Amino acid sequence: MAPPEVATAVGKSLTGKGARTRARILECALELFRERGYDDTTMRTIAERAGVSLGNAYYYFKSKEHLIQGYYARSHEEHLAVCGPLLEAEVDLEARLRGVLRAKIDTSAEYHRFAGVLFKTAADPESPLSPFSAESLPTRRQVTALMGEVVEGSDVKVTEPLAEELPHLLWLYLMGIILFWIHDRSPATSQTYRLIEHTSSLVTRLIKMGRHPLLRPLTTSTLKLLREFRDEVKSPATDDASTPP
Amino acid sequence: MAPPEVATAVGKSLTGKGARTRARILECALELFRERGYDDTTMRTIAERAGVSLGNAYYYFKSKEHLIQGYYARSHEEHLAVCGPLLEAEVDLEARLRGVLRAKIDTSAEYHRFAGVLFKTAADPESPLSPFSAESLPTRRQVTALMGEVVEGSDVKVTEPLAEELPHLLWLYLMGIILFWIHDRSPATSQTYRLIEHTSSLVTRLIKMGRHPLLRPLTTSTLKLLREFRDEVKSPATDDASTPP
DNA sequence: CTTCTTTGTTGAACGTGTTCAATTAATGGG
DNA sequence: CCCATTAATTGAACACGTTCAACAAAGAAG
Repeated sequence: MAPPEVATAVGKSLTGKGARTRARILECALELFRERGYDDTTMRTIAERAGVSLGNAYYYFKSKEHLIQGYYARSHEEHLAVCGPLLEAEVDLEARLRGVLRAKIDTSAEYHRFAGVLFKTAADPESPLSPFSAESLPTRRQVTALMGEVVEGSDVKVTEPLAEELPHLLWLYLMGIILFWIHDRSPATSQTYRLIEHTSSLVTRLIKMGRHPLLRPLTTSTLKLLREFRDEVKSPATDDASTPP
Repeated sequence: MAPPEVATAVGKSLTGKGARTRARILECALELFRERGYDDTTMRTIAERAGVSLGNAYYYFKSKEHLIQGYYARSHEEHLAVCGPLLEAEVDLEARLRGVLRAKIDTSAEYHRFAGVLFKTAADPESPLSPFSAESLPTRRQVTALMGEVVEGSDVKVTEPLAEELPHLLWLYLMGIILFWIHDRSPATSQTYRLIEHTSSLVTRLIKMGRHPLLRPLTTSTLKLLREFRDEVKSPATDDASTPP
């Protein structure tokens, strides 16, 4: 099988020159996004800075929105890289959870400025950038796995019915934090960090209480609900993934 | 004080002719949105069907997105109208909650097709259409009040620390349901109705358990958190509300 | 009625995302 | 080396959202 090369707008794989051009375009785009935000960055400007023609930018990126996917991929990798050592050094569940959440915000800080537009496009269920879309399933899986590691590598033992769903719940929790972060206008998004502080404690306590007999019926219903609905929101079409000529 | 007339794009009030033109434009816009969706509806088409010039449409609506606010207002009124009789006839908390949620989905059904774009623009924190924005505060307050009525008019007595925050929590719950609905691709969004069925039961049980001594510390922390953060996400600027010449 | 101000309306123009037929490099087989 | 096929690249064109200077209609003031 071929090495996992980046895909072009037309669905072909790239090696050598093409890949370099593509990377250059993405680089300039993200640079400009940071400098002046998403809306004030023109495809023409991106092309110009990258030293290519306008049409050429569209050869590598199907649309302006698709440039955002480049950001996602990068941010995600960075997050994983930071979390690795963190999860090796810590066993306390709350600390692990807090660390992973903080890391996500830390690595995204530079892009907080255009996070709004980012989320805006991500919110559209038709968009391949939606966190629920089929196209972002691989990334979602990785993050869910990361959350699983957060729990499993900790000193808290989680029994089976919860254990299966918990990673998905924590993924959802992370999404909520990001949603808050996007709307956070406090200096250096300090409110988000405070929110992480408080909620991670709360969530940890909830997890530890999960086994309590009094909560049993509630926990059971909730888990049943999750299992049932988790995969119902599967993306509908994404029919334009490959464009047969 | 003047009667609460609709506002134009330039912030003036309207009476008579202007109001009629504005209403006609909105009418045609929503009609077209239903017919062919948001993206495939052109401002030029809207203007044409409404029998006005392109520029004139922009005299009454600052942007294409602002037409969506017209939809919001209408949908919201409809929801309130349906909920009124419903809340008078029912005292069971779960039934009341379920009814209000169902009503929201029912009244929105016609627009499910372009709900994605709708949510997309709403998700942008800079947008005045964001449910968290200052511009939608009045509507949010009304829905929160509605949720308060759901609880207060029921046969379940909720004591004070929870009572204050519960309406806001239920508002958030409604937002979650809407988010699911937007992504729901099942026929007639039946999955959303099932989700309402299940979660309303779950939420009701949670409310009833709120007072239990075992959960006390958790409830307290959660409520403290909510009080602290609820109004932190206050919209930042909305500086372009009035355009001083 | 005339004049001034406010309100309503127009059509042309601009900028931007996107598409596409055409053109030039790169690659590989004979 | 030449040719054919694919990969890259171009620039012009299109459609749409949005802006704006200008104009018309409607009231208000004298």
